Amino acid sequence: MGRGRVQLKQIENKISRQVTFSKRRTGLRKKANEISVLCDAQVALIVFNAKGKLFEYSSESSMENVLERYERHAHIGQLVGDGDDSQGNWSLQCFKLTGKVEVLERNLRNFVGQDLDPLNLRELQSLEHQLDTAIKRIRTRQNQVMNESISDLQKKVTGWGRGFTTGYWRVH
Amino acid sequence: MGRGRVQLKQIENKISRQVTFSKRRTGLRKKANEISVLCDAQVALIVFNAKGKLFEYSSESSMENVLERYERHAHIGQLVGDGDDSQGNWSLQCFKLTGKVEVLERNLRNFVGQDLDPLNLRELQSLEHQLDTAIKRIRTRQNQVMNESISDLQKKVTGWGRGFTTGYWRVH
DNA sequence: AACTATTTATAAGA
DNA sequence: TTCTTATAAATAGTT
Repeated sequence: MGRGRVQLKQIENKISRQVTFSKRRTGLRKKANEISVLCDAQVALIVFNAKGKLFEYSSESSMENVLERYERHAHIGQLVGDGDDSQGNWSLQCFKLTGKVEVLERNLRNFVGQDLDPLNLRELQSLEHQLDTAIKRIRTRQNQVMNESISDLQKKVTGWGRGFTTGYWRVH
Repeated sequence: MGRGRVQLKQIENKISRQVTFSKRRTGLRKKANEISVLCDAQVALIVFNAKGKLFEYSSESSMENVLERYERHAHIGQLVGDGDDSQGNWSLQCFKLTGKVEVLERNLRNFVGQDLDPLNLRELQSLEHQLDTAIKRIRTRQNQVMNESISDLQKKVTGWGRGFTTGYWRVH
């Protein structure tokens, strides 16, 4: 649909790929919306771009509802092949683990304030809140550790020494 | 796209509605596949017709993976292990990956202020410093996002607001 | 399920 | 990024 046919394979040029992604994402979302309205269908559409940015569409009843319905509806017989030592199972494990590592690494980056672009405002606020809580816990623990080491020092010293507590004591 | 325009509202005639559903479902699926291949995107598409029959499409990596990725997207806490047992004969790679996951999960727990006991004072202070920096970045990003959404709203008011009152489209 | 007249989507260019 | 336009593709109505 345009000035030239297009092969069904990854677009080489990065820029065109991004442009095409943006255009087609709009088109796809439009068509998803159309079928849901015209034909009284319930639709959920999830798209991750190559960088992991999420785009989603769902017909009125919300993404959560559609996904719940999907979970309920779909999977009854999915656990094929239990041969633990088989090649297939091994690579599946690896695949899962790799995905898990990917997710963990992304989360970790978020926790040090990197790669925040894909997060929406709600997610950013949630993250901030978690970090706030974490910092409070860490400071509490710091105080504990310092108390303990002070106690230890005091035991080693005869009498209740002067000066050990100054400059080393934070309370938040 | 056809011999006559079509209003964006439910098709009255039941037969035409079914026919249109069938045709458009094929088209939607095709386009979902195209964007995933052309633009290296990961796509999940779920469609229920009016009678509750399910149709689904997902790009290579399986529906389960896309949905998992979706669920975990930015949901930071809950990293309950999936199936990490059966220590039998995993390959070296799996072994390494498991180790990596363990380390990442421990780090992540520290970043939310849990399992701090093994850390010494220096490590706690370093952690605190990282979190402080992270929070600053996150707040900066929050401001950016809010500014952007204000700009977007202004654009919509100046001529973008028609046509898609049903369903919604969130960008993360 | 095929056929086409049309509309719609979009690739390339600006 | 956004718009314009030539063309490919999707599909509404028909057979």
